[in-house]
Amino acid sequence: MGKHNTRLKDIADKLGISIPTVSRALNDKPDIGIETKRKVMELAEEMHYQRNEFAINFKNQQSFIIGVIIPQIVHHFFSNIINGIITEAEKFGYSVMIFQSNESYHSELKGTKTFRKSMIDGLIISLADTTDDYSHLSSLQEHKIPVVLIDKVTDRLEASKIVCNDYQGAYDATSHLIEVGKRRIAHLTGSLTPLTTRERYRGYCDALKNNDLKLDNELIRYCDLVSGEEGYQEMKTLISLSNPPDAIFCATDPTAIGAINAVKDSGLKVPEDIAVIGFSNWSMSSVIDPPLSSVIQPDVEMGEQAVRLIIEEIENIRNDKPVVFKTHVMKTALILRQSTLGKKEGVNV
Amino acid sequence: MGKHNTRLKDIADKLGISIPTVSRALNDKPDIGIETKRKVMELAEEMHYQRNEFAINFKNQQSFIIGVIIPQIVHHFFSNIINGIITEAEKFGYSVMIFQSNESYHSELKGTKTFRKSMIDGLIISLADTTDDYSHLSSLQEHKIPVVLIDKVTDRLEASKIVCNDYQGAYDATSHLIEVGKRRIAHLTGSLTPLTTRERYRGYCDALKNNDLKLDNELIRYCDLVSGEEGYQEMKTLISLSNPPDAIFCATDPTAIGAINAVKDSGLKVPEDIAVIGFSNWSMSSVIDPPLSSVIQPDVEMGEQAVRLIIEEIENIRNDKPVVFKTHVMKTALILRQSTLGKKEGVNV
DNA sequence: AACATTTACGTAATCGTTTACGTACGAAAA
DNA sequence: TTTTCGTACGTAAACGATTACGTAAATGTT
Repeated sequence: MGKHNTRLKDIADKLGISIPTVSRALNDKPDIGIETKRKVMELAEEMHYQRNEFAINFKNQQSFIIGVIIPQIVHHFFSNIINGIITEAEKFGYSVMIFQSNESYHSELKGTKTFRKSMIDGLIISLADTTDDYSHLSSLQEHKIPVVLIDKVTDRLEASKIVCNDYQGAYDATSHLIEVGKRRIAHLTGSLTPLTTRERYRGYCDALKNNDLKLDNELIRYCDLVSGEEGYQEMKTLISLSNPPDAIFCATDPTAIGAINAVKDSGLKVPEDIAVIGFSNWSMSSVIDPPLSSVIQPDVEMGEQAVRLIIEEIENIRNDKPVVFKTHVMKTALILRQSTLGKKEGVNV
Repeated sequence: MGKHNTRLKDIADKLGISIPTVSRALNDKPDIGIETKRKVMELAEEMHYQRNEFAINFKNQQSFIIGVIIPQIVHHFFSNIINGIITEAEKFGYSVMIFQSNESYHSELKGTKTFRKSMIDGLIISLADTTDDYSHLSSLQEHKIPVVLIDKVTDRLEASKIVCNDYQGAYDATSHLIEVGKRRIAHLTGSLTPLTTRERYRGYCDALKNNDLKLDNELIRYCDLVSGEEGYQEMKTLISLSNPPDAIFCATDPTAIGAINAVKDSGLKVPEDIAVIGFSNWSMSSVIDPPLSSVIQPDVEMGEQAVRLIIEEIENIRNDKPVVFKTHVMKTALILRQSTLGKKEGVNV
């Protein structure tokens, strides 16, 4: 094992030619004799030559790295997004660097700094709930590092965005509950700071309105949307009302599962007494009893699309072309199971 | 917005001093006048100077990037490992790059190539099930890029390793079934190529032996360990035996959930007729009916430990210190729920 | 006053590769 | 034969920062 990795110089010296000739031979550039190319290639192989990408990245000022900041990698939705990002990025020769914000603005800020050190070519970010200053992102943009927002976006930053149609998904979910005959439909929502939550809330309201159902504030409960515990508690509260709901649309699956357990524990039946539908189609939702109807988000596709957008921007910037910000709104779909349909009739729509 | 990012040269020119002086001032080196330092710092701030890490990485031939290859990011276990890796790496100023092998050796190979382009300082890898050639990893080691194996390891590569005690976990799970009074205990296993699967199988066998129970090959079923479907089918087969089991230890949670559904669909009760225990404590396992007993793996801690090991190796190599390979075996724990304990007695042990 | 030391900087080399430009040589064109 | 051109290479500069070494001026020492 040599003291150092093989360099162009080592090959050049051994063949008695110059370094640029070796470089051009290896990169199959014209202006190099066919015989020289052969000799260089062979010796390079023999000496296990590997391009020093540090030098190349340095010269090109390009890393082929895409940074990704998401709140929590362990969430089904986000790990699927990352799955899409990694898969698509690889097709274009980009690597993906991951950072978790844990829903903390402070941590998010730290992530952008770390990424700057790693000289990422672009950033795909799903904002932390607590973030309401975007200067760390616009600063990246000023340094010609494009930023693409995904899922948790803001309209206070000019950038390309990938969202799914939370409004329509919520509207469809609520409409479905109405279609199966429910009339007193509750909603479990969360902090209305994130746009996604607001959109789901809006979809719920509009579905009621368009079906001539009155909005009853008593039926709208707030929680952190994170744990089943909260869903359980809030559902218990709803059940104890003098005029309890006959269905509930929960803004996340975990809370919906909590709600189902609350209904069952109260001696009531899902969906006969209270139908339940969630959002995001967590993997656990298909295995609980009864299986939970939910709204599918095209997570993998969102990740893929984000990569395409950011690479487009990276290359436009590099070629001094104008950058146009685009917003992709991706379709959701209902996945209907027994928690709204009843016995064994689950069908995807 | 200037044509290029501010360089040391820009600062030096503006102050009429040399580039190295600026460099030393910014890095707070001695030999620089206090007044000069102040002026440099101020101007750097004013001109929004940012160190060009491409140049620095190039000079130091170091990226502060740890590459991670895992089979599937969407698996609960692996996304938790990554969680631990990212969190711990950040403490040491390292970034983390992720690649998925999708359990394919070919893809794994591609990942190591991509990572080499990105000049990772070290690699943490959980081997694909199909991998049985390790030259892509030893090649990295020869190029002084340390490799740490995690969870899916091999004894055919000399490297540091992080595993959890699959044998003991399986032994404990099986022993628990015996303790709650079961005697005819089935096992659902998978391909015995991965060491983890083999260890779980061995733990199962030894627990039976040490409790004077006979191993019955009829009760040992093989499947891919991936989907609930397989668990369901195999359980159905077991139930149809002339002498069916009264408990089953499944090598993964998804198959255990399939098994539970098979038991319930056969009109039998869990755990009264057939108790079920899984492995890995998937998030869905706590929400199914009845909640599934399982074996907890210290996923996050495994990731953290892997990072500590690899950074130690990276720094030893950099300082020409001898590298010592270590293997950490981490403890598993039983989490007991109603699928083995019965009504609402679930307790962590 | 002569010398030694310290302070505060500058010069030059370096990391490995790429690329603009220059040039020697042989072949083809005049 | 002279000119022109293409081929196949070499030279030098560049990317941005760091660092070993050199040195002038200021200060201290005897």
